[in-house]
Amino acid sequence: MAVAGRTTIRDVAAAAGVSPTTVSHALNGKGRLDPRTRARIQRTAERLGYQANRIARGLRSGRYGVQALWLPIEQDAASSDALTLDYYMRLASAMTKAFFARGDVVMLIPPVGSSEKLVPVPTDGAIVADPYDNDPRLAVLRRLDIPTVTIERNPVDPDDPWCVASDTGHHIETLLEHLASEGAERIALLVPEAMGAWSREERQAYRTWSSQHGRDRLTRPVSMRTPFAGAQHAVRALLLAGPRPDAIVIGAERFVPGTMLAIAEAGLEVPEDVLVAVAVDGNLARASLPPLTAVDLQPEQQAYAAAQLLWRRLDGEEPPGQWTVPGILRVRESSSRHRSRSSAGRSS
Amino acid sequence: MAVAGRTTIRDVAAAAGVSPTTVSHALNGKGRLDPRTRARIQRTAERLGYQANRIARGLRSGRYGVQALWLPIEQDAASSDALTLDYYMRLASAMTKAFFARGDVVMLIPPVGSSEKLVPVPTDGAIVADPYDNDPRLAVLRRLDIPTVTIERNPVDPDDPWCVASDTGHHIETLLEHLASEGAERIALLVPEAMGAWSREERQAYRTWSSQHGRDRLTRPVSMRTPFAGAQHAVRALLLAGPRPDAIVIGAERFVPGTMLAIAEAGLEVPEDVLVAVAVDGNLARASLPPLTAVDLQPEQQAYAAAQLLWRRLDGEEPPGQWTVPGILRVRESSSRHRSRSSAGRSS
DNA sequence: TCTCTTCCGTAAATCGATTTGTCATCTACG
DNA sequence: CGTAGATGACAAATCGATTTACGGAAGAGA
Repeated sequence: MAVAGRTTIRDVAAAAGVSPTTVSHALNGKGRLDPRTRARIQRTAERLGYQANRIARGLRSGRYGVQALWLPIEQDAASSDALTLDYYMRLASAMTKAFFARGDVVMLIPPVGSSEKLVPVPTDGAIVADPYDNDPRLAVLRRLDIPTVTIERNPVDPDDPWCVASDTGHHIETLLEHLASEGAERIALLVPEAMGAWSREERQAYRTWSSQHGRDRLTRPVSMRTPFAGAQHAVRALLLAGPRPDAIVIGAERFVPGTMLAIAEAGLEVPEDVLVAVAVDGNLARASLPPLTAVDLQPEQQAYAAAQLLWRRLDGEEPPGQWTVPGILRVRESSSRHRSRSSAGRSS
Repeated sequence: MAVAGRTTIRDVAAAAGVSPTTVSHALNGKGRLDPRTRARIQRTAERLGYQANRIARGLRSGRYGVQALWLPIEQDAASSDALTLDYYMRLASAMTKAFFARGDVVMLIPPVGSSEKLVPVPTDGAIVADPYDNDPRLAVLRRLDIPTVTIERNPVDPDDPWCVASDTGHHIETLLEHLASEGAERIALLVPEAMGAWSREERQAYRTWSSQHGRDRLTRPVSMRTPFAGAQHAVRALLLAGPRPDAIVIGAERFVPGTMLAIAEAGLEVPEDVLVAVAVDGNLARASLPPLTAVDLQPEQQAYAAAQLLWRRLDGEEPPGQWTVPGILRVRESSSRHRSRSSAGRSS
């Protein structure tokens, strides 16, 4: 059938002149075997291109070599920009690669809505990206008793050790410091209205930094449901009313287009009139004109860390504690007073 | 264990007072059963929340309910822009949803390089997106005897009926007609150097249309390996040398940023000095300033079509012939001579 | 009444691997 | 020489479902 790897354990056993049991033991390093027999069987298996059928293995051992990845993409995201997130694409891709390094494959789980009657997926564990308050994904996984690791903290249980976290607060500080060092006086923050731990930490860090440096606070919450128009209106209002900000920190990738449009509509230039920086790097930030300074969350590192944690959890080991992946500040033209168009390149 | 759905067929059998065989037959509509018994068993199964364990089912029946999705993402795509393709993200997401509608889950297959020793994936079938000449993905799948459906034609076998195609030639014509109707006289084409059927059809259509309308041909091939710099240089050369084009058709999503930068560097405005349109819609096109006219390939439709085709193939049915998903022209500011900044919105 | 169908339902084999329990064979030592 | 203990390999049970092949009961016809 469509089963990959036609040769079965029986074929190998026959070829090596031993029993299937012995082959299994030899290849899995279990029982007691003469080292020479073991080596011989391994060579035979190699030669025949034998690979254990995951299905059969999973049936007996309860371990399938399949991990689920559940992105926070919403139910009716078919339309346009709701799901077009560069960051998640990189994450999914990196996750696939990280797990494959040890032979595991990654399954994408569809949106929450349809998962009510979640088909019993043959899954060892799951990665949940950006959990939000009372996230139904976590509820489902808990009910099914599937070991889980989150990317970013679970707002309901921020100290859960099975978590790959970013130091979001530190990222915001870094951006603020950078903009301040470039001469920004009034820095505004566009932050998701969402319920994630992430936007909460952004606000918190912004507030703390602002009071410490005696700056005005210009926080503008924007709905994640209308990222484009929401950001556009928020920025327009910011730029028209009162003393206008001379720098904007964009808290979510999806707010980039709306922000840039509002700035252009106001007849302002980046970075001459307004400095701009983004808390999440992605192609929207890189492809803007000019390219936007941003914090690279390093999804590849996060994926690697998540895979390590999940494997550890599956092995029943103790949690090593939350794993923090440091973001990297990518300085680009949008935050530099002295714009040089020729070096228009992309940093690293 | 991590197996979802704890109740087994035995539990249902016990609760309904019948044998496991009867339960299996009742739920799968096999064998001969008293309709009342069948109904009773179905109710019992429902009440207990019984779901067949895919693993066990797959072992016997050779059908796992797992489909593979193999994107044309390259091996060391960890770095920046190689894989940041909105289109593929939408495709993956839509695919996940389309398959889940009938209970199948989607697995992402990692890059080709690492798949040499492809772990025998428990997969019924596979979807290969944008196959190129002598695509190793197709080779692997053929060797493993896994039924496959491609999205876009296989250049090596363009008439393969197990294929969801776009009418790329028609899309290019549509774009050219549209630009011409907006007054464009000299239209250039930026086309991937790649080996896919896709770029070939783009060139072909452009060539045909140009001769039919007595236009100069300004085809510029750009390497997919350096989409940014490649597009930037190509467009710069176009704009500086000779009579410059007054419109550009961008053949691949990844060329958008480089193109826009080159235009800006030349001190030109879109759409006042140059009209721009893209052959593949995505967030790069939508988020540009101004938003770019583009052809929406409708990945959701493609995913649906691919799922239908694959299921049919798995059932051993005859191919219904290639399935063409029509693209939709999304007209935006970049191709309209009369720019109206206030209606800066996004079409549909 | 006896046989021949038909109808329902079940027991048992099967898928491919892992795990448990058993059984020779060999070694060591009193 | 006999026995406890270690060693190396295997037979059989198992995982949870599907599929095949069979058997008992009821109904039909002679």
